[in-house]
Amino acid sequence: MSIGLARLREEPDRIRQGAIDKGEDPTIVDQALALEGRRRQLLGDSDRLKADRNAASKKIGEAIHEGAAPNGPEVAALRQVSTDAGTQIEKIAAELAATESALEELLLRIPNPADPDVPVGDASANRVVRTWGEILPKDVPLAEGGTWTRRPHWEVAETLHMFDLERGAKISGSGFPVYTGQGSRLQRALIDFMLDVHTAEHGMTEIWPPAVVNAASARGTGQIPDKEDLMYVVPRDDLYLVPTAEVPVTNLHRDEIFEADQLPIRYAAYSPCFRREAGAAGKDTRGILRVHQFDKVEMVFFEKPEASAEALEWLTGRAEVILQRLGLAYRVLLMATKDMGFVQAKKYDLEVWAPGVERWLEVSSCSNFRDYQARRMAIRYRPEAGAKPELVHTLNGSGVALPRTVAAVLETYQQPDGSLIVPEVLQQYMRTDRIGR
RNA sequence: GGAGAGGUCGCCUAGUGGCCUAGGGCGCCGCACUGGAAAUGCGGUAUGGGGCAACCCAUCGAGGGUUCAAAUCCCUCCCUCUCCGCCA
Repeated sequence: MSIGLARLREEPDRIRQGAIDKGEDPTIVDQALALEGRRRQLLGDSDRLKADRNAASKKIGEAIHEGAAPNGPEVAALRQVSTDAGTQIEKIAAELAATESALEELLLRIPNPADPDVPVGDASANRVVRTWGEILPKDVPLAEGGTWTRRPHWEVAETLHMFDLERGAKISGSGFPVYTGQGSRLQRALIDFMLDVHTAEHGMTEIWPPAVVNAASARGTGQIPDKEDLMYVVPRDDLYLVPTAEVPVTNLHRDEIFEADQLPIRYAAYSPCFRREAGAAGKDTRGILRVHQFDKVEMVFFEKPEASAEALEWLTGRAEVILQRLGLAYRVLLMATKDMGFVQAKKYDLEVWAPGVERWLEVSSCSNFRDYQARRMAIRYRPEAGAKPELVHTLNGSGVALPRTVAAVLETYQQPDGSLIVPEVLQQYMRTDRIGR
């Protein structure tokens, strides 16, 4: 994932400012420009020498064809020219390779500049753009006197036998929840419900991707080398457990060129997600707010550049539809430059309200990468028939992640009598309107 | 896992060291012919990089090697197909 060389040359100021806004080192931009100049110089020298060598070799062929002795003086002289050029090419090639890898290294450290409408600053500059639904209180005064206190999701789940964290730890490790009974069914119901809405109502194409990807795919979406610590790796087979369906689904079209009329391409994909959560030890250890394996429906879009800004708004709205239908209160945050990530141009986070733990829980992150991700994967399209290919814009967003949604459902729909009302849209999938009692 | 066959331009295919600067067919685009179309003819039809440009460089699954010169020869790997074994 990196900034394009053409753009680097054309608008270095914008890229420099983008780096500053994201809290990255802007001097890298100038170092990269210098190396790029050197690269082009070396490439020119090298290409000229290669042209000489090719011409000499060709002449040898022609001379022999016309009857010259293959070991005669004429051929020997030409052979010398070719050999000499080859020697010089190798010398340049060494410096060129070093220059290119140094340049590549620098480019990887230049962030994707944020869109102009993104607030500049750290997390404190994040903007709540809208809030939906009723923010339920933890403590509810009862008509008959006294107070009912909403319990955290792990207590609700324990009473209703919906998941079993202890046994999950026994068979796999902590952070690998076992869903049981109606808890298991709720997983299926949520996945089914979300995919049904995204395909039947939102027109997306459903994808059921592999749960492991090869190194090329992990590299394509930038999981390696940057985030290798976050992934489960299968070294024997050089495979990686997917941390999100974004990885396999975006890579579907790696090294492909679309015709303009094929875009946009919009996918909805269910996959299990595996995350080592290295460095997160001690955070959210109770319940299922932070786990190593979870399930998620992800939306992945390939768009024409001019359509991507609007597509992000629509994408975010499609994730909101899921939360609205589930009747969960949520808010939408527009992430500020230093809090949005290195590769995103604009990002919204969706957070649901969990009244039992009295917290906003992130269940979706919707991003426009513009051409930054497409560049590394060489995903392009032809604006018009016969035109030169241009990079597409890629976007993705959760629609939505299950565990925290489950937590919010349990905490929102729990009843004073200990039972759980099933959200209306899930009743047909759950085949019941109530769990417990 | 074992044995064999194969991976060339959007698709099919030719090509076993040097006019391959990769040929032909199909498809597609343009032009001509036509009242319009079909058929036919002519031309064009990959990607990346460099150059004001003419043009040059790289890429024949990937990576190495041999050679003045590699689609072609050698090595390693990947993938596809067929058969056998195993298997939900």
